[in-house]
Amino acid sequence: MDPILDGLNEKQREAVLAADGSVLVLAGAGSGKTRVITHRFAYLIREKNLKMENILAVTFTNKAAGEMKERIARLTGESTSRAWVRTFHATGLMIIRRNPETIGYPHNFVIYDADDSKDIAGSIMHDLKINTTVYKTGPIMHAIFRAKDNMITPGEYEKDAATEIEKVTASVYREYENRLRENFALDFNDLLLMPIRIFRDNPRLLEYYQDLWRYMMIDEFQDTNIAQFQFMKLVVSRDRHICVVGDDDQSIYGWRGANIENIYKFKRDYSPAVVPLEQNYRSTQLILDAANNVVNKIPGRMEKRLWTSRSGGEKIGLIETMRETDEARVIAETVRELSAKYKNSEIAIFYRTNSQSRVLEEAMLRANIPYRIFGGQKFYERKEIKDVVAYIRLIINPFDRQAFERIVNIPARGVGNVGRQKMIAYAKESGISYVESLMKSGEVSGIQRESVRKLNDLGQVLFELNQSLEQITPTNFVKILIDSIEYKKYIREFDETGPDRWENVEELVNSVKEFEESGDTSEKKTIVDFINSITLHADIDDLKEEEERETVSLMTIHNAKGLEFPVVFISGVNDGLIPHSNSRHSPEQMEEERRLFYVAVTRAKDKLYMSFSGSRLVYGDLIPTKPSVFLLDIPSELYDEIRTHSTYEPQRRTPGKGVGKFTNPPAAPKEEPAYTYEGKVGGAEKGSSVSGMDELKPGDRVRHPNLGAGTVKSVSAKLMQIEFDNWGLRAMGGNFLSSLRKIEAK
DNA sequence: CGACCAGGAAACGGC
DNA sequence: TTCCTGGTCG
Repeated sequence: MDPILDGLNEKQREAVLAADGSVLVLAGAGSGKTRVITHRFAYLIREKNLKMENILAVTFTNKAAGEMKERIARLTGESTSRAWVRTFHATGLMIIRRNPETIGYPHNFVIYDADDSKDIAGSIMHDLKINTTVYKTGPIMHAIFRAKDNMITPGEYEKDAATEIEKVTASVYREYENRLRENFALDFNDLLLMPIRIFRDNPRLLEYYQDLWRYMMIDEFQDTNIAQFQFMKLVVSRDRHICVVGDDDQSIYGWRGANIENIYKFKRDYSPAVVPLEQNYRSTQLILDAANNVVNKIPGRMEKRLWTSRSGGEKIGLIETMRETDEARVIAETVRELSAKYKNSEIAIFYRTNSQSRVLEEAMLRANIPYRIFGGQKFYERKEIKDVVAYIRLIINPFDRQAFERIVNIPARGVGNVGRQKMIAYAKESGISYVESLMKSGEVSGIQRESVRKLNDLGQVLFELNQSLEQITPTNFVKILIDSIEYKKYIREFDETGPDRWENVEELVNSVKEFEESGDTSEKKTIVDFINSITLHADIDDLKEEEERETVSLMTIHNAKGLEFPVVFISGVNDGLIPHSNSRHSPEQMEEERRLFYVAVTRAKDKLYMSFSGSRLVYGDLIPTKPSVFLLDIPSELYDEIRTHSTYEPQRRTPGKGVGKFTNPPAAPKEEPAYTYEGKVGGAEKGSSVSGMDELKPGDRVRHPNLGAGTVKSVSAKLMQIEFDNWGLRAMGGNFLSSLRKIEAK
């Protein structure tokens, strides 16, 4: 009896036994890759006589890391507290924290999240007098992040900048890097870039880590970026004991700088032993068939064919409605019906964009179904939380300009934009920290006497808290801070949301306490540790295996990566959402959309529902929409009876708001389907009418009054795909039939 | 300075 | 629909 090797299938065992050298595990969805990684980890410990810290295992989320550690502990019977099982970012942070002097940073550096970075960009653009109505901080930061993902320096970026926007971005990028350094701050990318620099500049340190990490494993390799590849390359350059696990079909983070090429490049450059895992332990065969049909349209992918011993399976439930509100309600009703068979926690509802969650949320509320939303407005992005966190940051690092700017007038101390800039200039000229500048605000011209008093007091408070950073427990630290700045009074009276906001602050204090008492309590934790932990925190990390409250999970498809649920609803399976309209003009992005849909489908274990709506509210306008083209790639026999719900009593609306109006009113249902098409191609309507889908087969020529002539490409029970001569491929539902005519072939 | 309002832009996904 | 910015006024 060998707990490490028994119970693995042949391929899984092969991956585990391939201990030395380079290994590429092509792990299809649900093929037990976590199992492979954890068992391989345990196997290496045992067979290679390694200690926990001798293997570096990189995961995609903190949640995955936690689960793996737990399973490794169970397998080996040893504590994993010293094991390096972490995300790339957390690994990088660890290296920097141990050696901050090598990059000229003090030990109390801070980490900025994407929001902070955007704030800095705004501040820089103000300083550089860049017109912020023409150039937006969002796209500029996006470009800078992509540059950093690809390890392009400001200098290189500037050199290649051709267009005006690129030149502007180059100047912001340069200043952005300066600003980070001035603030002793690092952004997410730096958590990878700095370790790379540290390793390159300090061969001894690299050697130290190569001695430490004799073996390396990387999960979700298809979603790594160039910097991460570089990091790996350095770490394994000596012994080349590297095992990467990935699935090119599940690469969905190209927009975040992930480079699907990495997995192909690894195969080329490292000549690894390739182990494909194709047996799926999650879904029914029917769900896999649907998934395979979606993804096998992508050219150049590594050919895989998922299979399972769970033959058959329930068909895919299709839900079609006229309105999003109906769609959400039918989903809620279906969830209710399912409660006889499934717990709420076994059910998930996915959507493409966060904005779709609101309607779903309202439907769940109305149906009295407990739910939990992941993502969206995140806890740590709330104003009240960011305020308190900014205070803590400024105390930790009194040179943090971003934090100072945020809190100097919260609560109001009579310092506006002008006074704020003066204080920053004063601090910079005198070479003192912002906390010191508070205490000397009397010397800054133009600050009101009353303000000076308040700022002096504030400086005193922050200074004293800084002195006691290491002494006070994190919980007491936060409590004292909130007390001394009278934040409760301020936030409760902020506006009508004040009381809720105060509750969030209390929640923050609770999570500090939880942090303090979690994990290894023998190690003394400080508030600095807490701040670092929340910066790398992902919403999905909070999803517990046994959520005490029995809640349905609502999340984006991106958030669903790596998860599984017995019942999955994919909502908003509409053209423009999935595939998203912003991807329409890029073949690469369209492929990523397809993979995203594939990821959604493969999350389901037993039962899958897909829903789409004939119209959607976009910025308050009711817009007619078509079903997603992806639906047509799934053979019709895999779909269950379609559930159409189009006539419902009008929703009660808040007075004065009115009911949404079609901006392009659809014609009467008889002539026009719920899905209307732009375009006006005339043409006589000759030919024979079509009354049922079964009258059409691929190759048939048809004519539509608006779209003209076209060729039928595929027909399923509910949907058909027609290639129009002038308008290209279109997907349409059954209610199109009445307007179609069968015509003679050309 | 800061409260308030109007007008315009916007939200694809997130460590 | 919601969010943000820029302008005005007390």
